[in-house]
Amino acid sequence: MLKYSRQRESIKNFLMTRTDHPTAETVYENLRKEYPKISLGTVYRNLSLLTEIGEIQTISTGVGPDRFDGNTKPHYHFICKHCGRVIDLNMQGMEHINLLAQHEFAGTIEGHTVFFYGSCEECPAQEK
Amino acid sequence: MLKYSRQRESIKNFLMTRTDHPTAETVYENLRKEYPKISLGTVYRNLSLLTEIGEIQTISTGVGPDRFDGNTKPHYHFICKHCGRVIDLNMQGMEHINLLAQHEFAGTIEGHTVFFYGSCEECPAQEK
DNA sequence: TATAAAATAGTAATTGTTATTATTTTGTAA
DNA sequence: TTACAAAATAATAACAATTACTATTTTATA
Repeated sequence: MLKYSRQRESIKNFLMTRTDHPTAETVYENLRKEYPKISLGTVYRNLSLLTEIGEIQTISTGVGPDRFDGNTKPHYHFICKHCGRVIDLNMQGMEHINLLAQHEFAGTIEGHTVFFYGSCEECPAQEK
Repeated sequence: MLKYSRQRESIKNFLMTRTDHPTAETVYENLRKEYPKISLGTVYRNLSLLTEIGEIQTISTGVGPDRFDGNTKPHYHFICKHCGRVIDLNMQGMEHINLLAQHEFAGTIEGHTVFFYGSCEECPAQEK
């Protein structure tokens, strides 16, 4: 049975004020302003819990630490190869790609994760 | 300047015999049969190096350790939610989704990574 | 207002990976 | 061939991100 916690509520609220997909460490740094004694374990535990109950999204980019997103509406992300920024993309859904994948596959496709890569507006394109 | 190493060649060859996308640990276990004194560091270093020079592919699924793929032809992967297996998908390319992403985006989309999720043939679908 | 379940802070442990270092191997050229 | 510098190695330590443990505190119910 889930019980209320002020820390959890604050973590959720903090994520909803941000669109830059902070790491657990960044959440921790910021929560410390309000809860100087909060522990990193509490942050991680609540980030997992909030993800489980669908109130936030965990973004595992595969490079560096996980990022967290207070926006639970389905949307896709862009990762800048240069600065590492994770940016929301304003684009249509791509449910149709599940059918492409299903076509010659014996198991059951239930969903997908997609990351787009390249250079963000602030970073010079071209140079690797 | 890149110099030959038997260990590196064996790592490459091992990966080419497999279609199940082994982890670094699995590569290590298997290479030890031929090189009982090989170190895990050597395995990691060569997996990175082989990836850099495009002779293998690194697959960061975001869950558990990285996987490695001796097949460098572009293709997509399916990850079973139940058993964690990583399976090659036989499906057409999806370069077109880069254009969808580019449409309202100010930076430059250069590529994408996609993972499909669900239940593989061996695992019962339905139950989470 | 007592109590059990859940959450917490603090800390230790774990996992996956990268860095360091002394030694060995490889490629080139005398 | 032998000499030699660059690269690779094994062994090990260090590191980053995350999870586990535990005694204490907070929350919800009775």
